[in-house]
Amino acid sequence: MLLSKSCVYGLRASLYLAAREQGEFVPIRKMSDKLEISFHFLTKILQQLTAEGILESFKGPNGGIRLKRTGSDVQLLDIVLAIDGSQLLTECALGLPGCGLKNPCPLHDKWAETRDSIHEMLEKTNLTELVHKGKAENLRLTTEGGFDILFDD
Amino acid sequence: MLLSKSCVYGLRASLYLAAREQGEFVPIRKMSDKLEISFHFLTKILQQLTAEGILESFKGPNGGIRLKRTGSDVQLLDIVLAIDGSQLLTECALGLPGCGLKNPCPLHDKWAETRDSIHEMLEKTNLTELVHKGKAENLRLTTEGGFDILFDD
DNA sequence: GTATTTTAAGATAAAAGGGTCTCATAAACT
DNA sequence: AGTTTATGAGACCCTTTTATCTTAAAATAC
Repeated sequence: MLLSKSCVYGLRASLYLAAREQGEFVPIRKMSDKLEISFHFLTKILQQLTAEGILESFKGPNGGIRLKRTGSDVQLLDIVLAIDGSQLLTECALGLPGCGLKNPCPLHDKWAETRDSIHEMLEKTNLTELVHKGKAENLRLTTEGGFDILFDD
Repeated sequence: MLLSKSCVYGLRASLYLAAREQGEFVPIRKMSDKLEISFHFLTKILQQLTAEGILESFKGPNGGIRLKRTGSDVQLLDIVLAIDGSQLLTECALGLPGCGLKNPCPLHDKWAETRDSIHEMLEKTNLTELVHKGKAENLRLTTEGGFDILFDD
């Protein structure tokens, strides 16, 4: 799998938040229900994103989670790096430690090229962009149902 | 991780075989020593590749494993598909089942493009090509040491 | 035919990732 | 102040992957 499950859940949750109003704090329980993710597991993932300054939380009644920056200011790469780290974008395709320009494996050059295209895609795509697309075409963010079902409270 | 460890080991082993003389059967024990892979684990992986018709084995004294086809006739994709399956090249970046043209997620289009570039790289690269490069530049196939150390018996 | 060298196949064990549960802490409302 | 609603942090279990160990089977050489 390219991205870990934690990372995928983090992306889905971030997209969900970006699709809601900016200032609104959304309870994790609500998010876990809507996105069909285990509450406690999602909590852990959101904690990571909060620690990285991508999200912010508010305790107490009417508390919850929201984006710290605007959705257009959060690239997919930010979330991937926060959860999975840079491994995917730096590691050797043959799993050799320290494979780089100075000590490469036979596949290094070709793989570096491919890897860069992944990097570029993640770096140039922001949350708002995907939310717009999702809303316009009613694309799904969960196993079944469209984008709209996320919002009928 | 992009490729499973089994798959990475399978690739390294296949490159090793492609670098040796075509007709020669190489004992698994020798390969596991040279490539620093657990003997029994490597055995299992090679069995998969043998079952897929990429390698062939010969039992008894002077037996071992060799490529069934020529190295230039084996693409990296063949090995990846044999061990990891098509998952990497078909799955949704957001982990949604059945994400495709008819029921996509917001990231589908962008990811499909990136995924295709991985597919293309694996499909257009063959073993002999990498062996040539490895020999010419003495690139490593193991944690330390160059290409040449694989061949002093 | 028997010993030897090899692959083949299965059970088993260790490690990592994914997921759940419980308790503690913080903040807001009454 | 106390209750409620929420996050935060930890221990814990389950499943998959990775790795090891043991035994069986095949084929060659003698």
